[in-house]
Amino acid sequence: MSDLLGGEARVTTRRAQTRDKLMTAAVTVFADRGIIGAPVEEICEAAGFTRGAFYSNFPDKDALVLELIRHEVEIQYTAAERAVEVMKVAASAGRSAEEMVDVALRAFDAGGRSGREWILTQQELRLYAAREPGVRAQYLSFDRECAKQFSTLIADAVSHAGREFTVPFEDAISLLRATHNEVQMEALFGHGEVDSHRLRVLLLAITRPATQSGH
Amino acid sequence: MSDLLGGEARVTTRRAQTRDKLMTAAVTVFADRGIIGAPVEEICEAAGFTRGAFYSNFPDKDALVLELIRHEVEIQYTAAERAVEVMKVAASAGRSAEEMVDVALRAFDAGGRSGREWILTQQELRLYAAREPGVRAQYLSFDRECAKQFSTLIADAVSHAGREFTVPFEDAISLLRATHNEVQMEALFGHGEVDSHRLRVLLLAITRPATQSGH
DNA sequence: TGTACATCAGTGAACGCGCGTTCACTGATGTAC
DNA sequence: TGTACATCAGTGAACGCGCGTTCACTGATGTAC
Repeated sequence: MSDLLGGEARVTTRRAQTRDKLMTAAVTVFADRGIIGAPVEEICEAAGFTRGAFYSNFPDKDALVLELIRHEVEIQYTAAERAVEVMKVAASAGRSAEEMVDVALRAFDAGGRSGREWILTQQELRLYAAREPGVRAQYLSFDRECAKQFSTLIADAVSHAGREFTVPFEDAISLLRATHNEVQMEALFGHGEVDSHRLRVLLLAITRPATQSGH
Repeated sequence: MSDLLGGEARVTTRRAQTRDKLMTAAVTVFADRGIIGAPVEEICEAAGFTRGAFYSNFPDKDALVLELIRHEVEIQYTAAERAVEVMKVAASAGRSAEEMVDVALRAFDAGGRSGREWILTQQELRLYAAREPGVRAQYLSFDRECAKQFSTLIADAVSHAGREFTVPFEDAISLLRATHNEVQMEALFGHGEVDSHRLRVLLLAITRPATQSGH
């Protein structure tokens, strides 16, 4: 109970928890003040630490941003997986195409980060990456990963719903991503929740009932 | 030549020019460093002034941001007007629907601000407005104005192209705005220019040839 | 099991710089007579 | 038209604060014997 699991693991666990708290707090502060405008001290305070703890865990502020991006990939990944599962259940329950799409998107948003804080922070990260060359590469790989997850999710949803795209797949994904993004931004300025209405309209507009045989 | 036009006008002109230079410079610096991260000094330097000039023209940094948003409305407005005109010319020259849409969108982007700097700054402004309550109202009215212009432009383009929407107009506009935005963002990360391919795909997907009689 | 030592995570004071904002001033532009 | 004065736009030095980063230290956790 000492060396293998005890020793290293226990310490590692503490560190990991601290890092986690700092990252979670960072999201809140980033959303509130912007990445550049977010003081390290405020992040630490929100996480219940002092600044020293921050620099004991991250070489500098940029490193935290990078880590945050990396971390986000995992969350989106599991969210997409869950959404696919939920949708398959809906499919075997004989739901309609609209319902399935709705269920899948809802699960995706619920599993991922669809709160105001996360929408803001994701937009912040995107702009930050567009500006800082050092963060750009990391962000792009994050972005590609998300796109891949999203593609899989949508492709599965559409085929399980017995429909097919009327536009090239790549375009379809881009349009859906664009709309997903817009809907999130609208939620920021409106008072309400993320609403999947527009996504449904779009999906129905760019798909049709599949030709039965699969060719 | 002294009092009416001379006196006041000449002074006013100088001030206006200074403000204009500062605002133009601000866009560059905002794009490079972010709104919060942009030092007033750098803006002044880029405009060829010292910091005192800035505070002689704006009460503070936020005032510049507000003014920038206000200013942007005019530019988008004239860009939309020009795009409509260009498109009408194309229409009377008997162009195809695709060509007309293409021409109109191209004119819109050319007249507005489609360079990397402006795309970045517009995104910055949006996030800044989402965060700062004092800027929010101003931004929303800007946004509504843009949306209105954009709506008019698209409605005209579609009807002149002899097509009609297959989805509710409001949804159509939202989808187009979303896609326009996404295309701009893709241009930021890709190496290339803003490409209207996706917008054309979308437009064709959500419109059909109009019923002749107009009912 | 107990004591002495080593390591490690987080503390908090201190440093120093960058930046927003102020202000007394200067040179240019305009006005009165 | 010329001279004396007034106003106005922009200058640049100075102030002071907020924040990123460092570092000597402390208390907690783990290790050796």
